[in-house]
Amino acid sequence: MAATMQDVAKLAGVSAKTVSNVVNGHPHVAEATRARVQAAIKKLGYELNVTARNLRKGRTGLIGLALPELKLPYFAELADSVIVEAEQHGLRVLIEQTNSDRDREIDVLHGQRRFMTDGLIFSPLALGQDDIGLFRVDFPMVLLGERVFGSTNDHITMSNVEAAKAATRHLLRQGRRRVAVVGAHPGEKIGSAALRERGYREALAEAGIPVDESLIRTTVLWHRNTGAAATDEMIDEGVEFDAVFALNDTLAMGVLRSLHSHRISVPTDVAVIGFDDIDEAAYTRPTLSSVSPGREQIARQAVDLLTTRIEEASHPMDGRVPIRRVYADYEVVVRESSS
Amino acid sequence: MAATMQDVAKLAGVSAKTVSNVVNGHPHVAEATRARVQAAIKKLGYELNVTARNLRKGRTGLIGLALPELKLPYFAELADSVIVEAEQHGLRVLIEQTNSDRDREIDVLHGQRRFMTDGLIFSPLALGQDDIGLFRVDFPMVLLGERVFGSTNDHITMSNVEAAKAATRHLLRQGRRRVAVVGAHPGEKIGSAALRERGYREALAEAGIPVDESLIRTTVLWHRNTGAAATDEMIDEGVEFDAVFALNDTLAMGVLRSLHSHRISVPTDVAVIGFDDIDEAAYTRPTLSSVSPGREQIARQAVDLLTTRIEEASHPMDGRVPIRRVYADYEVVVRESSS
DNA sequence: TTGTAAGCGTTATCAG
DNA sequence: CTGATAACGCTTACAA
Repeated sequence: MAATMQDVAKLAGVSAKTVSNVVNGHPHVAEATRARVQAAIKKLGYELNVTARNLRKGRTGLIGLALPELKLPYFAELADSVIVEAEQHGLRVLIEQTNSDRDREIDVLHGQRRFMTDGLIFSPLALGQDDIGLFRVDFPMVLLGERVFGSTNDHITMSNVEAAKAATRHLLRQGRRRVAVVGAHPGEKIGSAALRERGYREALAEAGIPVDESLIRTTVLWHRNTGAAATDEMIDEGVEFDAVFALNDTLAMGVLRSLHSHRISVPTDVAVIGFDDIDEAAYTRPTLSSVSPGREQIARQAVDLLTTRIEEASHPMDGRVPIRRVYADYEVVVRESSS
Repeated sequence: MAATMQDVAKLAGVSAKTVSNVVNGHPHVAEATRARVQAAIKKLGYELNVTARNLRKGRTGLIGLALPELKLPYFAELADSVIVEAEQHGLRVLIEQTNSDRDREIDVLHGQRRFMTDGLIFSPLALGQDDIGLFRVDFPMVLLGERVFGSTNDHITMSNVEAAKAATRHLLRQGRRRVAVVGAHPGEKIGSAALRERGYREALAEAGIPVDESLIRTTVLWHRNTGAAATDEMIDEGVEFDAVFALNDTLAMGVLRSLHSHRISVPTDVAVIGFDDIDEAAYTRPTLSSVSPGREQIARQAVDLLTTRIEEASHPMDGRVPIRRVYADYEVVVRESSS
């Protein structure tokens, strides 16, 4: 059996509390005592039992990160950023994959899974505005994205409308007039797809260009193959277009693929811009223009907000910090596909 | 304060043990008692404290997955597979990013971090054969990859030499004779780079083609930009080649990018094959041939082996299962870049 | 089938 | 600066 604090205490001739003080680097320990304890720790190969500490402290030092799918590049990069950021705060990250499944998202909020974590950063995809009641939870949580509004949680969103508008404006400035959208979710009121589409429509309105609904293509999932399929379909239908705004980069990869297989030149015949600015965007052929949503900033803010709530939860007497809503910065990154 | 089992027990007029039995779905509970307890649980909004259970049971239901960098597609996909597989076993996955940093890898093995997990799946990148002593740990661990041999751990490796040989043979069968390698780690004896390079050399020997060392290009990191840089350099030096074997797909993305920017046609002028068969490989332009290492199989085996060891650790009397070494299957996936 | 008592290993409290 | 004692909330013997 592994050595406990008691064992160390006995060997060093001190109490368990003193061992605890040494292990935790408390200031008020006499140098001689400290040395004696250290020696005993080494001799016994003692290692702190974190689980016991967790029980006693009522904290685990773990935060949950619930996202649709880790192998989608945007989420992999987001997870990376969150892990790095959490580390700055002495926290570790437990990733939950929801696969955009409604029941799994509900489980994340109300299942047993959350009990090993001090708080949750949640990027919902299946749950939406109609489920707003489900987001009332009594543990620290920060929401990411634009599936719900008016929830009683801290919330970080991209400036989707503005960013999409900027992307569309960029295409229009290149002289494009028939700009297709790939990845729309018709009927959705809020959510990334709806907001980005709105930005597109606003940019067109601003330029006095009427919206041609046949240019707005739906894909339920934002994957490479759905992006390719939607583009194939548009071409097969004989729809004319000179630019594509893909609602995310993964879709855009599929769009590029489809255009190439139809021998349509990018950007000569068709300009393409994506959204997310994943690492891969700089390595496609042609390299992909995209809207960078400030991923590190989102990760930093999310962890910051969450730690504030976690702190707050352990000092219940102090007044509550009001619900905060953060809009992350964005930037249009122009590469070969649109210039 | 949240309700405890005691509170529930009191309200239901039973003992804590009975509540525990109900919560854990034990068979021997009278239906009436169960109903009463359920009602009390609901009324109090009781939720099990997992930390307390962990302490008592000596297990957390968490396994660690230590890998270099989550945003590298191969590792994101591997993590995805491991999470899915672990779920089958009722386990959750705590991901550690080592950033291929030696100290961080040592910390994974010997730091405090591991204390919240029942076992570890570790894909080392900085530590190697010289550090084999460091891999002697007293907790359940499964190693992934080919950085160390002869360690006293269960170990899952790709059949790197054979797979690389198959990839090279494929290029040679296309009539290529000057096959470059991108991503070599000279001086390394084992490890993916060395083994894949060895497979390359064996395939050349088999075909009676002498090795031209100027075709073997080093990159310390296997990133897109290093792959592009190595290719740029090779071209700038005037080295002639008609095929590239990139030691992984991420490097291959960079290779494709570099070739394109030099107006070298793939596969007409130069054929390219990568390694890992990441999702992206089917969406590059041209689509990328690659060696598929059987990621799901690796994940499944890793979790299987680890759970066996974890079980074993809680029944210390039984004889130990001997160290196991698993070679995952591979498959050469031919796409546009080499046909 | 259910209850009792003990303890998992740590830290908080409050003396000394 | 250090020690004794009592929790944290649960499960596991063992007893009833």
